[in-house]
This record gives sequence, C-alpha cells and structure tokens, in this order.
Amino acid sequence: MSLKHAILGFLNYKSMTGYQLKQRFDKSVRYFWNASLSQIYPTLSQLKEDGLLTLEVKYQDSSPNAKIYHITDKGREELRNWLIEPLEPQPHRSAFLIKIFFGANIDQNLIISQLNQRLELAESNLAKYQQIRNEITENHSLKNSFTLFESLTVDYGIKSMEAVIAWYRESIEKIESLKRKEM
Amino acid sequence: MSLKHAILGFLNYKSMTGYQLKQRFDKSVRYFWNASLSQIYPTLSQLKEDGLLTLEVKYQDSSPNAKIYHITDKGREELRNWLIEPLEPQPHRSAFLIKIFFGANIDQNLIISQLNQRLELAESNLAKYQQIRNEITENHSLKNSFTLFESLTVDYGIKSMEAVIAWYRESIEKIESLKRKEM
DNA sequence: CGCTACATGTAATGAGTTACATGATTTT
DNA sequence: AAAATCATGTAACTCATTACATGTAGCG
Repeated sequence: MSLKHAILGFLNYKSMTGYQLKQRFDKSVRYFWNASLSQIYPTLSQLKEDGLLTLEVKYQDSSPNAKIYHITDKGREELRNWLIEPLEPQPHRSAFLIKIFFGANIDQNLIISQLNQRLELAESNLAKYQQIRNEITENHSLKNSFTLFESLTVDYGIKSMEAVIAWYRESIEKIESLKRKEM
Repeated sequence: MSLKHAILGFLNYKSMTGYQLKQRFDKSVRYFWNASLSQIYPTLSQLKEDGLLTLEVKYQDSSPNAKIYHITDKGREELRNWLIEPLEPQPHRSAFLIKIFFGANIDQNLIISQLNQRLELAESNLAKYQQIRNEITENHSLKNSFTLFESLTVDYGIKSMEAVIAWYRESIEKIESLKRKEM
C-alpha cells in the first residue's frame, strides 16, 4: 500500500497529526494521490501497531486532543526499503476509454461533447500545473534535490496533460471528419 | 462500475460465455481495462439478476457446460444510458510518482535506475501500440465507425506513451545534472 | 446564526486481486 | 508426462469511498 509509504514519507520530514497530514497531501501530491481522513486515521493506527510510528497525545483546551505521530527507526527503514525496491508497474484503468471504445453505439455528437468537456478540464488542469511549476521555480533553485523531485512530479502532470489535450483535439477532428463522410 | 458496462458493450455485439468475454477483453481493451475471470463470473450473475442479461446453458460432452449470456432490451438501454451520460473524471493514483516525490531520501542512482526500467517498459509498450495501430489501419478503413473508435483508444496509448517516454528521459537528465553539480 | 477550521473516528459498501477448488481434452 | 485450453466458480483479503457521528472555537 502506497498510502502507508506516503504517510511515512511526510512524517519523515516532520511529525504531525492525521489532520495536518491530510493538508499536506492536498497541498502537494493531491494530483496523483488523494487521501481521505477516513482512510488516513485507520492507517495511522495500523502503522503505530506495526511499530513504524509512535504516538504523542497533545491535550488541548480549545480543540480536541491532537494525536501527533512520529516516525520510528523501523518506519524510516520501511520507507527506505520501499523507495529503493522497484515497483511493479500498475495497470491503469480508464472508464472513459471504455466509453470511447464503444462509442459507435451512440450518436457521434454525444461523444464529441464528452470529449470537449474533458478537453476543457484538461486545459484548466494544465494551467494549474503550470502555475505550480512557476511557483516552484520562483521560490527555490532546482539545485536543491527536494525541490527537483517535487518539480519532476509536476512536470509529469504537465507533459501528460499536453499529450491528452492533443489527443482530445485530434479525436474530435477525426470524428467530425467521419460525420462529414457519412452525410 | 465500468466492468458491467464493458461486458454489456461486448455482449451487445455478440452473445458469449464468461470465458470468451475474458478473451475479448484481453484482445482489445486490456491496455486500459483488465478483467479477471473471478471478477467476470460474479458480475455476469449479477447482471442476470438485474435483468440486463439472460442465460442460455449449452450442455457439452467434451468440456463443462457453457453458460452463454445474451443482452436484454433492458441491458441495451442501460449500456446506452451509460454511454450517453458524461462520466465523472476519475482521479488517477500513481504510486510511482509518490516514489519520485520522496526521491530525495535515497541515492539518486537508485532513482535513475528505476526511471530507466520504466523507460524501457514504456518503449516496448509504445512499439506494441504502434503495431496494433498498423494492423487496424491495414485491415480496415477508418470510415467504419467501429474501427475509428477502437483506433482512437490505441492512439491514446501511443500519445501517452510518447509523453511519458519524454518525461523519463528529461527526468533522468535533470537528476544526472544535479549529481554533477553536487560533486 | 451559520460556516469554516480544527480534530477525531466507525460502519457499510464497492471494486478488485489472489488463492483455492474442480475436471476433461488437446497439444507439446 | 506436462502444459495449455476450455469452463466454471468461491472465499479471503485489500484498498478506497461514502455516510454517519461528535464537539469546540472563531469569524462574519
């Protein structure tokens, strides 16, 4: 499970609560790994039981007690081993491509409009990624290895968005051109 | 669930058994939707219970009885509705990008070698997709809408492989160049 | 007075993988 | 003799989502 290792990765930089972890996820890796609080909390308990984390309870008047998790040596080793060992490539599932595959069954205009919707979404995502990219480049030099690796993940987003945008455009054109021939 | 609709999509073309469905999946959509027999069989039962399929049992001497499933009118309607209605964009998870994100924690050569592994894999996938693409173009004219939509899914594979290949190459170079600066 | 932020969880359900279980026929 | 093909499934487990449940403090 990668959630475990992502949590270990963040806690390796800084001890924090589940709530804060969620915020870290949302601020950095959300575009390729989303995690909900209802998944983070049980995972933290489990990591603690496995001896990869320790728990420090901070009693607070103002808000509920905060559970601050710290990574242990065993946790750091687990993280390191996971990072070192090559990962089996995961097959990726795309329900959208299933729809395209069976696209001949419905009116082509309905497919085109769905492609257009996705195209707009991809364009707005691309703009977001480019903005994040600019912020990284402005604030840090890429000589810092932490920054370099973070920027690589953003570059991945940019490159893949550019590729799908081109695909959406070409696909729409091809379907339009088929329509013309069928008339 | 898209598996249901993919099954309906195939059965809409031709009635068949779960085993044959698996073969169809493997021959066409495997690159963006894999399905195992242990998932196909219960899903077929469920689709039958929901009245989207009917079952015809073919008794055979040579091999176990074959259960041939046929799509019903209700099934065709369900397929059509699913194809027509826009799909919520699914967030994609990449454990590999999590590794890259935390890449600063380990020796950079270990990251580079993992990137190289993936690069080789992506190149061989690209070659496969291009071959499939050539076969489609040779055997059918793209004026046929069934063929067009199938070819679009292959084009998606080609375009996204080309994009990640470029990303792998650039990432490796950037890490190499960081190494040089750090020496 | 309601919304957001802080802070924690549980329970039910869905979707998918892996392991287990059976058995005949055909090809290597 | 072993492996692949045809043909069916069940059970256990993992991972993730959605709904449910609780409560304070501060801001507009």
